[in-house]
Amino acid sequence: MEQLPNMRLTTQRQIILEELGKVTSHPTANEVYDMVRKRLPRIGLGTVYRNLELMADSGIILKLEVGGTQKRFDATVAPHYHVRCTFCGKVDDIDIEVQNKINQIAETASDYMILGHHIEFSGMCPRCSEEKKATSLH
Amino acid sequence: MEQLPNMRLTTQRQIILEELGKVTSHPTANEVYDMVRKRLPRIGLGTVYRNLELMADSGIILKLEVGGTQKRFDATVAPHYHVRCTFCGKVDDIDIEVQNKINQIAETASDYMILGHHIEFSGMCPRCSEEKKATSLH
DNA sequence: TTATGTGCAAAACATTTGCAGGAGT
DNA sequence: ACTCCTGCAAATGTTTTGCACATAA
Repeated sequence: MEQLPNMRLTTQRQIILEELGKVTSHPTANEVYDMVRKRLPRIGLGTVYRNLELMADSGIILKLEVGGTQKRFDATVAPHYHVRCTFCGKVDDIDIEVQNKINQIAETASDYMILGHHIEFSGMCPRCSEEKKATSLH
Repeated sequence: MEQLPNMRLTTQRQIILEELGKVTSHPTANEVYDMVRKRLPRIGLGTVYRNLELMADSGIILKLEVGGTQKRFDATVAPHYHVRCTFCGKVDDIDIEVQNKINQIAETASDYMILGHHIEFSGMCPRCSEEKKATSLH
């Protein structure tokens, strides 16, 4: 586990990272807590929050501050975009090529020093499309 | 005030909308509450939340679910993008031309029905840049 | 050995909701 | 009048934090 100076390798951290790596969903802190608790029943929710935050800061994982009420976490660090279903809240990856120039364009258009960007698409996931179709049939 | 059927024109709603229209910042519900309370001291925070939500639903205002812990509101409904300062949390508008095709590209790349997108840039605002410069001098 | 991390519980925030009384239409 | 809306306060949901004990290095 890549780590910051003075960051200890604890069982809790290993397992949080392992569990996050197992899924392709983008779990919330509470969902990670549930996953981890199956292997470490006595772990505290605070520990999960603290460590997800720490790992996100050190770049080991990604913290997604997407729409919705909760933050989500992603073991895939490489830049990529997300689609969120407006109806059920599910978040999926989406691989598209966006010109790297977009940060430059933004920097030219503002007085900020642009450090990055995040694009979030919103729409309806296949499952919700099905449900809607089913519902409107009666 | 453009409104949904059965949506009454109350003093509270008028003033919330007026106050939101006065500022170019992107206030949180609590900031709107503070602004409105100067004119309507007995208004409840719940009322502010309820009405901001309602207005956003009816398209009169925009609800920004940007990064950070709180939702923000914007009286400007026309599509535009935002920059958020990573250091102080300030949110500004940014006017750039992004190809409308981006939704089509995303739709092709996923199995979602794409309804919209949101681009949020992150960076350092001029004020924080100044402060950082000042701090690193000693 | 000792600084860092953990579990637990309480606190801090942000937002939503139930309800009795108030106000627009 | 008849809904819909409001203020208030309590409830809910998410995240953070204080502290005594545990543990990696």
